[in-house]
Amino acid sequence: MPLALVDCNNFYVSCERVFNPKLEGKPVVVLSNNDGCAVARSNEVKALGVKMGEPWFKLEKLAKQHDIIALSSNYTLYADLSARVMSILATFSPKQEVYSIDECFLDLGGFAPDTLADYCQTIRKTIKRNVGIPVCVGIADTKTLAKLANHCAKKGLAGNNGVCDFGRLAEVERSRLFASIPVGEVWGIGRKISEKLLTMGIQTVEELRIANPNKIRQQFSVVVERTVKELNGIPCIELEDVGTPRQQIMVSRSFGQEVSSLGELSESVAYFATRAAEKLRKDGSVAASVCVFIQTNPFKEKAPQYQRSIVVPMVQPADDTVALVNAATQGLREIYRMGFGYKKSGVLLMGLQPKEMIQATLFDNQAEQAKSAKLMKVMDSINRNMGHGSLTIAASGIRQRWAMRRDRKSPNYTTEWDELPIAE
DNA sequence: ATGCTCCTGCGAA
DNA sequence: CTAACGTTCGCAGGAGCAT
Repeated sequence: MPLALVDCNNFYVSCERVFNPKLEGKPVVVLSNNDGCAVARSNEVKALGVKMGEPWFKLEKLAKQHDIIALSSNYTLYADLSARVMSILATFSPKQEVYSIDECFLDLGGFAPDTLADYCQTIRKTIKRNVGIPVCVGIADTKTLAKLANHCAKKGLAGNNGVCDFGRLAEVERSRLFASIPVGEVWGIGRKISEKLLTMGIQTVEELRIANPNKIRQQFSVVVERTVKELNGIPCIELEDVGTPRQQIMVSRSFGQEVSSLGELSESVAYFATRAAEKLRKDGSVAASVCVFIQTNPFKEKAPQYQRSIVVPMVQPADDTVALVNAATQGLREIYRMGFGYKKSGVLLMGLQPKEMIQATLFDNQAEQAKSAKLMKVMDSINRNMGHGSLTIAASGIRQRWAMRRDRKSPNYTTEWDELPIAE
C-alpha cells in the first residue's frame, strides 16, 4: 500500500519568501527563539556549509562575508501557512496524517501505481500555485521508506523532479541507491545510533537494510528493529488517526536575559502555565499534575549551575488557568534558590485525560466548577478575538524582562492587519 | 514474579 | 566592548517501589 510523504522545502525560509520575494535566490536563515540557532536554511546557506542548529553568534562572521539574511522565527506566520498547505493536501487523499508543521503522510492506496508520480507532481504544482510553498514528495510502501524517498527527491538522487517513487525502482537500482546514502539519513537513526552502527561496520542504508533484525534488537531496541523491517518494505508504523490528544503539554522558553529573583521567575512560570492551560483546554483535556523546572545557563560553564524540577499533583485534575498557575508557582517556591542567574524555566502539564471522563466522576463543588469553566471560556474567547495575550492574569507581570529576544522578526502578514506593510 | 510510576536517553522537526 | 547555543512531543527501558 503506497504512502506519500509530502515535505515543504526549507519551510520557514519558504514562508518568509512568500511575503518577501526579495529573499528569493539569496542566502537566508531563520533563527530559533531568542535568535539563538539556525533552524531553517535556504539552499544558498546550506551550500555555504551552515549546519542545522548552529548558534548564530558563531555564524555572524560568515554571514557578514556572504550577506546572509537572518530572521527571527515568526511562528504565527508559519502555523498559518502550514494550515493552508495541510488542508489542500487533505483533498488529495482520503487519509492524511499531519506529522509536523511542514510535512504529512498521505495514503495513496487506491491509486494505480504507475500514475502516482504524476499525481504527486500535480500536488506539488497545486501547493506552489495556491500557497507559494515548494514541496517534495517521497512515495514508498512504509513510512520509513517514504521518508527516505523524500530525502532522495530533495537531493535529486533518483533523477527525479521533486518526486521520488521507490515503487518504480528495480531491486538492483534500489540497492545501489541505498548503498550511496549514509545510515544517519534514515528516520529514527540519530547521532548516537549512527555512531554505534558505525562501530558495527554498518555505514550505509543498504547495510542497515540487510542487517540481522535480531542482532539489531539485541544491540539497540525494538524501535530500531522496526526501522530495519520498514526498510525492507514491511510496514510496522501505522498511519495514525487524526486528533489523538496529547499526553503532556510543555511550555518553556529561554530568557532574553538572565533572571535571579523569585518574583521574575514567578512571572515567567505563571505566563507559561497560562499558555499551557490554553493548549490544554483546546485539546479538551485536564491535567492531573504540574511539573515546574528552572535552570541556569549550561553554556556559561564558569557560572554556578543549578537546575531542579518538581511535580505538583492537583487536588483534582483541572484545566483552570488559576488553579494550574497556583500549582506551578507554589512548586517554584519550593525549588527556587537565591544566588543563581537563571536562563530558562518551564511548565509541563502531565497526566492528561479527556475532560468528559473526569466530569462524570465529579461530585463535589459543582457550582465552583461551573463558574471557573465559564470564566475560562470568556478568557479564551477574548484572547482568540482580540489577539493573543489581550487578557492575562496579573501574576504574569507587565515588564517581562525575561521575554525572549526576537530582533529580526518579519510582520504577521496573514493574521494582523496592523502589521501589513503599506505599498509604496 | 508482576505491575505500577518516575526518570532518563534518544530521536524528530 | 563582550557575550551571545531552541522547543515540544512520544517512546522505550531501567530503577525503584509496592504488592
